[in-house]
Amino acid sequence: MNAGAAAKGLPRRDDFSDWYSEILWRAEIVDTRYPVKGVCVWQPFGFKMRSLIYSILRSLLDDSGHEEVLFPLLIPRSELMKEEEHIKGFEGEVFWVTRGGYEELDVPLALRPTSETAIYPMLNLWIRSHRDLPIRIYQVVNVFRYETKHTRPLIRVREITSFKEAHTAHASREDAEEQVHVAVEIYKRFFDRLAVPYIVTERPEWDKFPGAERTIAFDTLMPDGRTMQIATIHMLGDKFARTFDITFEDCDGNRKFVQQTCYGISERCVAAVIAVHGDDHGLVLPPEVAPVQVVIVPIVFSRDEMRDDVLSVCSELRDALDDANIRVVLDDSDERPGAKFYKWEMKGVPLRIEVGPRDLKTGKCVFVTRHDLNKFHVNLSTEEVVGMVRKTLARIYEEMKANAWRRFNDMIISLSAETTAASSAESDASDASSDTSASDEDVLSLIGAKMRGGIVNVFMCPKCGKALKELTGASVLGTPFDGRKKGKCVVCSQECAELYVARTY
RNA sequence: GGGGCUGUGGGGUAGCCAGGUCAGCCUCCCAGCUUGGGGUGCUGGUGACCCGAGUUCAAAUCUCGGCAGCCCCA
Repeated sequence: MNAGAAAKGLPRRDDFSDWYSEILWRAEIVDTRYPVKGVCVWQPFGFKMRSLIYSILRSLLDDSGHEEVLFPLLIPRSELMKEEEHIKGFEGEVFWVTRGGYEELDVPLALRPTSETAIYPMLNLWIRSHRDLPIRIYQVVNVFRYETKHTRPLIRVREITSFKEAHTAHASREDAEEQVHVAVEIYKRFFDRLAVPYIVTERPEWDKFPGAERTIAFDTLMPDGRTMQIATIHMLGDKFARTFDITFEDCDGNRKFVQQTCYGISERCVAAVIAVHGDDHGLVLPPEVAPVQVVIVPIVFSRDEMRDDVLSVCSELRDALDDANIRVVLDDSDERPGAKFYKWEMKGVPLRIEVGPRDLKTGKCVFVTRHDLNKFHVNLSTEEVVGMVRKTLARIYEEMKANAWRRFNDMIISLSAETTAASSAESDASDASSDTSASDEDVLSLIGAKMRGGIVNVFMCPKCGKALKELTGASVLGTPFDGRKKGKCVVCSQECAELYVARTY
């Protein structure tokens, strides 16, 4: 056993499924033992992490003209059912409250699966004139979805506990479209702060939010090569406005429907931080969202004459860091140092400071950075330590971000027409030239095989994309949101945009 | 959507096929001693057969149902 050894009993990160469940438990993020399917309990450490992550999101929204609100959990059936396309997308997964006490309710109440139908009837009342626009509101709430597939903590759940949903209304289509771009920029900044890499794509026609004109989504990559959708942004146009009769009087005195957008992020962003950065020792957290940023571990011998000196130096450091608004813990519990190292590594504490008798003699202390487990010495003065902690935390963030993006980009596989043609011809040389439909299938299978390693990026038209989905079980993420590259479909040679495809969560 | 597997102290498990002993082990937790620069060691202690029904003299073990969890395929 040495510093290179993984945490005892923690499955390797390669077994992502086991690693993920185990780490949620061991790092005290959530307790999944609550006896209802698809829900779980946030523990103090996990809740703190969640709060830090969502306070970034809140500040980004607050600073860009959004205001926080809170709408009710219950939605009357009559409102929920108003927008036909919307309800078609959701009705299979709505939880219903049908009884109050001993009595059947006249109007069943839905637990919101999302809040359009709760919020928009109120926008109808709030919006009268163009002076009331734009409206940009958001809330962070729990929403309920009756998932029938297997659930997974923070990733696919029946109670989404941390749904941040923003809703905007605008006087013109251009303003709403501009808001879509603003939302994309806000989300980019958010995931950059979490050091979580992403691609931004426009979802295909068949995978849009029910009722939306366009859906743009962020996806990140899990260690096993599957993608996870971590944010969505929808252009609603005036579809909901027509349903809920949300109109305003413009400066010419004409009544017009508002143009709307909505965009959301759930606790999957917490799962992303855990999955993207974690390693065989446990969590690795970006300093900004780490509930504990620095842990000080005193190396004390019960009968050592320097014991009290060590402890008082540690306390001074703790107080100095605390005064500098750094989240610090002095672990003076009665455990051996090694046990403390493993414990705090599991919890992803970005920086550990060790101080022992040896260090007091040399006038230095030991810094150990969690993301790479490197050690170095720092002069043992409070000013130097505080300064070096700041610098080190900033460096940890930059390195984590760079590493995460490098791993992410390594898992994006670009396929050109030449590669696919060559490989499929090779795999089936005998009849590749004569039978075109067989060779098309070969190309699709090849892409399916490549997807095992991550996201495949290829020129493919929507129609062939759908065929790929049906043949291989692949998901078509979509076309790059800000890309304008055109090429020829690798299957049917029709002119088309790039497509991202992958296996998904 | 379809198929398979599992449920034993707080966590991980043995026992189940072939019904019958005080339900064994590791870990955590509690007490005491010991130890202390990468999971100290010893002694003692608390704590469990998912829920319900059935079969049986007898059920952790067999059957059915419920609830919960996991895996595979689409």
